[in-house]
Formats: sequence, C-alpha cells, structure tokens
Amino acid sequence: MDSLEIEPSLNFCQACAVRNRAICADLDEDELGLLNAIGRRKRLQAGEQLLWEGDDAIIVANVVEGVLKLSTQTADGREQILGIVYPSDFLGRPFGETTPYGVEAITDAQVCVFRRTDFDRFAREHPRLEHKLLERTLAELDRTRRWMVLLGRMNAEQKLATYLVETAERLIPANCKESELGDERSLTLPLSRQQMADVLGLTIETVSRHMTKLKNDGLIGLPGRRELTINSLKALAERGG
Amino acid sequence: MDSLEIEPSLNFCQACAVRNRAICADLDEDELGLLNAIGRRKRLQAGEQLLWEGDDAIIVANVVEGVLKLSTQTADGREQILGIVYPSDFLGRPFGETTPYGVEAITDAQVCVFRRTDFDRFAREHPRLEHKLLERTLAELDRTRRWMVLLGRMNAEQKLATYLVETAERLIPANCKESELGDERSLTLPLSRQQMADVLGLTIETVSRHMTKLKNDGLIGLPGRRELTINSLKALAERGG
DNA sequence: CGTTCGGTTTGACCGAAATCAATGACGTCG
DNA sequence: CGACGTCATTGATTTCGGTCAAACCGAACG
Repeated sequence: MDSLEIEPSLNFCQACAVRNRAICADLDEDELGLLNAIGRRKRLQAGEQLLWEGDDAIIVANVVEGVLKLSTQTADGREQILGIVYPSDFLGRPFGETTPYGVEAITDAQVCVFRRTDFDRFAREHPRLEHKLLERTLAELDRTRRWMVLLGRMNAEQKLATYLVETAERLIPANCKESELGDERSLTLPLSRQQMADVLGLTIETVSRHMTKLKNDGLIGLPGRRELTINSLKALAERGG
Repeated sequence: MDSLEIEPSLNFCQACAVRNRAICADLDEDELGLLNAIGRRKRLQAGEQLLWEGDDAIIVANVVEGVLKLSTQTADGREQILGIVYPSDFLGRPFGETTPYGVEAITDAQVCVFRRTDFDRFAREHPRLEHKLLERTLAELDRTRRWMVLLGRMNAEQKLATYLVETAERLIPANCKESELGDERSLTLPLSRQQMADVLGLTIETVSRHMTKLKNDGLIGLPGRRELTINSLKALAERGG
C-alpha cells in the first residue's frame, strides 16, 4: 500500500453501504474508480445544511446514510418540504444552473458529494450511469406526483395516516429484517412534529391534534414523542383514503 | 382508419412542429429515421383518453399539438390533475411497468406515440436521446415540486393568480410572437373551471368566486367563460405570493 | 433537586374553503 | 324559436384547519 491517500478511496465505493442500490450500481470496477476519483464522502450532523435554495448548483450527492429533507421557503417565510431522502437516494440538480431547493440533514448523515460539473461530464460519458439516474428521476417524479394528491385532495387525518404508513414502509425493512408479527409495527419517527407539518402542508397544532385522535381511536400508540407503534398497518392505511 | 393515422414516414420528423424542442432535438438524420420508424402520429379529439391510470405501460408519446392533462382519481372519486402537458412535452412512463396516471386530451391534439418497449430499446441505444429525456424529466420534477408549494401552502387566491400567470406564460409565446404592449395579455383558457379546480386542489365554486374577485379587483377581465385578459401580469403575479 | 428551555399538547376562537342549493348563461339540436 | 343540458355563478351554511394563547413534559444543566 504505497499511497494511503489513493488506495483507500479506490476501495471506498466497493465497501459503500449503498453500492448496490444507488445510481452507481451498474458501473464496473474501472468506472467506479473514475467516479470515486471525483467524489468524496462528507459527514453531516443533524440540522446541518448541505445546499441552499437558489445557490449556484455546484454540487450533487448520493445519500449513504441518514435522512435529509429537501425544502423551500414560501414568500411569507413558511416552509414546504418537497421531499425526504433516504440512503441510496440522489440529490441536487445535475445539468442545471441553480439548486431548486435547500437540503438539510434531519439525522446525522453521510453523503457522497460531487462537483456538479465533474458529475455532469462523467454522466455524459457513461450512459449506464445516466440511465440509472434517469430511472431514479422518473421514479422520484412518480412519487412526487403521488404526493400532490396528498397535498391537494386529502384532509389532515388522511395526510397523517398516509405519511405514517409510508414512513413505516420506508423505515421498517431497514431497521428490522424479519417481517413483524401480523400487522403491527413500531418505529422511531425521523421527523419532529413541525417537520411533519411542513411535509404535509399543515400546522404543528393540527398534526398534534390528529396524532392524538389516531391514538384515541386505537390505531396507533405514542410511547414517546418520537416513538410510534402502529397497531394495524392495514387499518391505518384505510384512514389514508 | 389506421392508415389515415399513420402518415408517410421519413420526412415526417423533419417537418414536425416540435422537431427542435422535443427530446428528438439532438438526434441526427439517421437516428431520426430510426425513431420515426417506431413511432406514429395519432390525432386526439378534445376529451379523448390516451392512457388509463394503472394500465400496463404500453405506450409513451411526445405532444406535437394541443394540451393534455395527466390525472389520477382519489379513493372518493374526485380527481387530482398531476400535470398539464403542452407541445414538445413528453408523456408516459418509460422503463416502467404501469402507467402512473391517466392522460386525456383537453383540446384537440396530436401526439407522436411509441410502443414503450420499442422506445425503451431505442433510448438505451441512443444516449443522446436518453440524455434529453433525463433533462426533461429533471425539469419536470422541478416544476412538479414547485407545484407542491402551491398545493401545500397557498390560499385559493394565490393558487388562482399563480395558475393564471403560468398559463399566460406558457400560452402567449406560442399564440402571439411579438411581445404585447407592456404588461397586458389576453388568451383563451385551455381548462374549464372544474379542471382548474382539479389542478389547484380546490372546488369549482371556490375557483369561480375568486375569478370574480380578481375581476372585481381590476386585475383581470373575463369577456367570456374561456376568455381571459390580464391587465397587469406583474400585479397578478404579486397576488400569487 | 429545582430551573429552564424547546418541543408538544390542548383549548378557545375565527376564518377560508367546502358543501348544499338555487339560479343564471350559453350552446345545441329538434 | 324554444327546450334542454352543460357549465358557471351566486348565496347560505357548515366544517375543518389555522391562529392565538396557555399549559405541559422531558431532557439538559447548574
């Protein structure tokens, strides 16, 4: 091992937690080495901002670990969260001039960042990567459009029920591999009440009230502020319309 | 019948109204010929459905002329429009199993349709096309996310003002090339009141009431049901928050 | 052990938009 | 032309979620 600087980075992608799920999944070893050369790991603490809305789009990134939010400010200063990203998700705006949303770590996180211009060039030269990125973007567009239905047509209870079900589905497989007995789930919510409100287009009070209501109706349990148990995923999903 | 819909091929793309704006823009003549071979023109009447939500994703298409809506039904039977597409826009779900939304022509329209499997293969073999598609999808995702702010955080008046401004901006350059005197615009609305409600996550009554209010406030004129004049685009945009 | 502080819950009240209902305008077709 | 059907407007009322305000709770700290 003649160079501690280069060698470790070469193995880096191969050891990456999201190696097989992120956009790099289809690359061969050579390509991975090239990609690795232009990227670097970055650790973020909960609350730390990675990108600011409206800034020049200088970087893009892959999420390796943790949860981050994409959000934008309204003219009157409120926030609308545009998306929550999880490990293996891609973020930032390739082929674009400006970053269309702010990115902030919600939990401690690790991301693999690239200078946008480097990434753009690499993508154009490697159609397999670009294809992966396209598939991911199409899937993200589908998800975003489904979220429009939530924002446009659901009432507060439906929004909340839908959010809790989706969160459970995105979080449980990672935390606990074996399928739980029956329909029950228990998890730690990644978002505060205020953040949930910002995702759902509600206020914190409305979120709180309906959480209590769902609890009183016996659909969920709230052993702690961030703790959630779902008594019946199916019943909860039904509340989501 | 079918022979009337399939028009003679080779020169077709070159004469296409959206040749330089759609995803085919970067293709050379040979590629265009190949693409042309797998696509065909289809005319749609206003109200005609091109794709049904949940169906197998058999076709994708480019909009050549007219306006179409992408929409989905909520569990209780109401509709949420997910997007409005205009000439040169792409629609359908490449690389996907099922169509995630219904597509219906709002005006008479012409589209250039491809069997999805043909299109997918062609795209994978022609990175320039795939790149165009990626750029378009990224732009569409940005637009969709901005719409989330409208749905999640704006009141009825802001939604309506924002929608009218955006419609004017997307429609005017096409209809009338020279820039209008100052700030005034006049156009024919592509959507009915009900459709506007479905785009904005409102009811028809609320749309109607706020249209009247904007008129009474002197921001717009309504010479007919589908006719709109904007007295000051700037003032109207300010109402949009 | 009490204090403090941020996040959360709960309550009282209000207002914007939905709902229910009636009327009005317009195009079309006999 | 007149009758009908569709779409749009207007009005009355209700309801859901927002706003303002107060109480609450748990963690961190002196």
